[in-house]
Parts: sequence; C-alpha cells; structure tokens
Amino acid sequence: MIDDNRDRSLVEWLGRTSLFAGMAEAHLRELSGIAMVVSYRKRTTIFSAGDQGNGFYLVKEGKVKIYMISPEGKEQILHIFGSGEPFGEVPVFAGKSFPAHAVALEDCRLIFLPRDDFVALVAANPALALNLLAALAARLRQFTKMIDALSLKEVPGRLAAHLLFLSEKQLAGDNLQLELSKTQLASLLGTIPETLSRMLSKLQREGFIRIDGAKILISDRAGLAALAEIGKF
Amino acid sequence: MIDDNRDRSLVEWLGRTSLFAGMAEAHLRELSGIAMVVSYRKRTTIFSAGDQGNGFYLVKEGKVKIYMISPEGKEQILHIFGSGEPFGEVPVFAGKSFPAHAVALEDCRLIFLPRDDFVALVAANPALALNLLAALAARLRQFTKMIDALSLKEVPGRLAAHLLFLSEKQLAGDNLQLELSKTQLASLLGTIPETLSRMLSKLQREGFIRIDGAKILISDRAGLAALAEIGKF
DNA sequence: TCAGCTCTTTGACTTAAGTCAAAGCGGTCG
DNA sequence: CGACCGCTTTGACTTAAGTCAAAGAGCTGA
Repeated sequence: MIDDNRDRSLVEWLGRTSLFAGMAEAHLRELSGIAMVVSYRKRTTIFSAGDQGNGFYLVKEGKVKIYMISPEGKEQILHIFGSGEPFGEVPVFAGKSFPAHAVALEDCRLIFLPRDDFVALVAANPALALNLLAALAARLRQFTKMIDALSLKEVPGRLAAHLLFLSEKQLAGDNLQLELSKTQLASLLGTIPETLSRMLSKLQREGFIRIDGAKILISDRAGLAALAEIGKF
Repeated sequence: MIDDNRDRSLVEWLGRTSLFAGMAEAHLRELSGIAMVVSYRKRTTIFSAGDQGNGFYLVKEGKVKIYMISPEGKEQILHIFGSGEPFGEVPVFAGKSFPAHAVALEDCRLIFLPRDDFVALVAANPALALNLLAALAARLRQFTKMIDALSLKEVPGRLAAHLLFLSEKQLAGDNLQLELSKTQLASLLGTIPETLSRMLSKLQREGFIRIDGAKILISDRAGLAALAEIGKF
C-alpha cells in the first residue's frame, strides 16, 4: 500500500526517527520510495516466530508487542515498541526467520521496509549502517539486562527495577503510571499476574510504594533502588 | 603491542574470520594496521561491567567467558567465545560501558581494535558494516533463545536443548563431549551445579542419555527433543 | 606418593514462585 | 440499566529449584 500523497511528510518523519537521523535528504527520499505503509488492527498478528522475514518494520502509530509463548501458553514479552522504533530486523541481517512473535497492541500504522532494497541502501550509506549498529547494540544491552534480571534477581527485584525505569522514563518525579495492564507487566517481568499482584502489595506493605490502580507513587526511592540492586528482600 | 613481523599472516587470518570475510585486501591491511595483539593469562579479567569500552576484541587463540554476577555471587554466563569470534562490540556502537564481564578461560591471544579507527573503517566499508550487522543480529537471536529458555523452560528442558545443540555442533552422531566443567555449564544454563548434577542423573535414569564423566551418549534423541521442546518433564 | 586443591555428587531441608479456585471490580455493549 | 467479560486480587496448596552440609573423585604439584 504505497501512498504517494504522503511522500513529503513521510520523508520528514523518517528523518526524525533515531534510525534515520542524520541521513541526507536524497537518501531519505530513496528510503521513502521503498517504504510501504501498512495498517494492523489491535490484536492482529504482524508476524510469528519461524516466519520468513522479507523486511522489517518501523512503528508510525500505535504499539507493538514482541513476545514468545511456551507450549503451555505462558507468555514472555521481549519488547513493547512505540512510535519511531524499528522491529523485526534480525532476519534481515542474520538471515533465517523471526525468533519471536509480533502483535499489534493497538491499531497500528507501520512502515515496512523490504529487505533487498533496504540492504542496498545500507551498503551505500555509512551513516545509516552506523545508526543500525547502534540500534542493535542498544538492544543487545537491553537483553543483557533482561537475562541478568531473569537469572539473578527475584521477582521483587525485577519489579523494583522496572518501577525505577518507568519513573526515570516518565520524568514525573515520584509519580508514575503503569503503561501496560498488570497481566502484561507480569509477562514482561517473566512472572504471572498473581505473583505480580502479591509483590506489588508487598512493596506497598513495606512502605516502598503507594498503589492507586495503575498509578504508583514511589515513597522510598533509595529502598527501591537497593531492592533492585540486590535482587531480593 | 603491535607486532609488525606478523602483519602478513595477521591480514590473512583476519580475512578468514566471519566478521571480515569478503573485505578487500586493502581494507584488511588498514585493519591490521589498527589492530593490536594482546595476551591474557588464564583467569585474567579482560574487562568488567561498567568499564568504558574504547574498542572491541577478536579471539585469536584461547577462550573467553562473558558473564554477569549477582551481589550474592551467583554467576550467569552469557557467552563462551573461541577463535575468530568478536566480543565487546556493544559499547563501540551503542556508547556507554560494557554491560558484562569478560575473563580469559585459557591463556589467550586477542586482537584489540580501537574504537575510533574502527568506526572510520566501518563507515568506509559497506561489506564490513553488513558483516557486523549480521553478527549483532545473530547474537540478538541467541539472546532471544536464552530469554525463552530462562523464562519459559525448566532446567531439564534447558539442559536437553543444550545437549542437542552440542551434539549438532560437534557432528559426532549421538556422542558428545561437554566443553565446560559442569559448574560452568550450570552457570551457562542459569542454574547451580547441584541442580545440574541431579538433572543429568535424572535424564540418565529416564533413559535419555548415558553419562561417562564429560562424555555423554544420547540414547533417546526424540525424547530429548520433546523435552527440549516442552521445557519440562 | 601423598597433601591439598577444586569439582562433583548426594541427602535433607527451605523457599520463591507457580497452580488452582473463587471472589471482587470495572467497564461496556446491547 | 444490568448482564457479561476480562482483569485483578486473595487464599490454600504444590512444586521446582535453591541452600547447606558432607562425602567422594580427580588432578596437580611439591
């Protein structure tokens, strides 16, 4: 679904994403030439683990969840991607298929960049290559933290770390807002809703936080930081 | 420690690594011009999490372990790298510091590539950039599997998957050889030696494998595959 | 060769977190 | 408005895996 009317604004938008920041106008035009804008309804599958990847995506509007599922149905969320973020690049550069599933968490508008055209563009454009390397390296760093958390920290530690991360990201002092349902947050933290619920109560009982639905107030930041650090009570 | 006498053979060796395969001779020469050969004794720290990364490494000889440690001392191994494999690239491209620790598992000879020189080379060399992208994407895929295993599979499932992986890698039919001490293997699988020992016995008792020290014979490949798939007994 | 390591195994026990079940709480859509 | 459906919470129970302790096994080097 190529939409010629929007080429101009698409070029501008692409230039503002971290992936394509700093690219010459001419290259951005080429890029927009190969880009396809596609839409997905909430809860629609974008791709599944094992699918062949013929290109990758950039979130224009909406939110996308990348996740894995065990045969018994337990879900582990790897990422939640929002506007401006790329996903699905692994098969483009490493070959093979997608290692995880992608689903639209909300109605989405995505930019799809077909593999071959895109690789040609990367080969001709060092700045783009370096931006991509930075993006993948940042994601490796994030996965490293996730492995660290899953393997070396208990649930309260992971939760504390996540709350501190959110508070930093939202720049709202000690107030923060959960951006996912508690069920989804549990899945992101590698646990289940019941356990998450108990741990949130526990953190409140011990005076670290104050819970009001999806709003949380950090009342003992230092304590929370200590908990995130050592990984357990 | 630049060793001019070895420039010729170094160029040839670099050209045979997957990272630099397919690069023009001229570029390989440039590369070897910025490369420093450094040696580390067994058990020596190469870098620690949090250290500034001024470049990255390529294993020439020996084995390197990349790992994290919890405050209580539990270790989680992320990778074991051998000859020809690069490590420590994350801070080169994503900025910031190393996310994990690196130690020499054996006496090692490493190639160190300083950041700035190397980035310039990447910018001038699309083939190199694409090789690097492939390497980082492959590592992301591997981490995805690791997160899947840690979060969605129990220890026997992870162990079964690892044994099948080893058997495939070693191309020795149903015979395989553990390449790490069982303590280190436990740390790679996200568990502890006692648990690993019990699970190996259990797999043997149930007829999946036959253990003889570090040699293991797969006696029920299909069963092991099923176990690796569903993740638990 | 044997003293002193580290690695591995086994046993008894503890514990974090998952399972199962049920009740409460909201929204929202006929 | 009210019935339904999904999300959340709570309680009782189970279980996988970690902890602690001790004994064996295997190497290594004096």
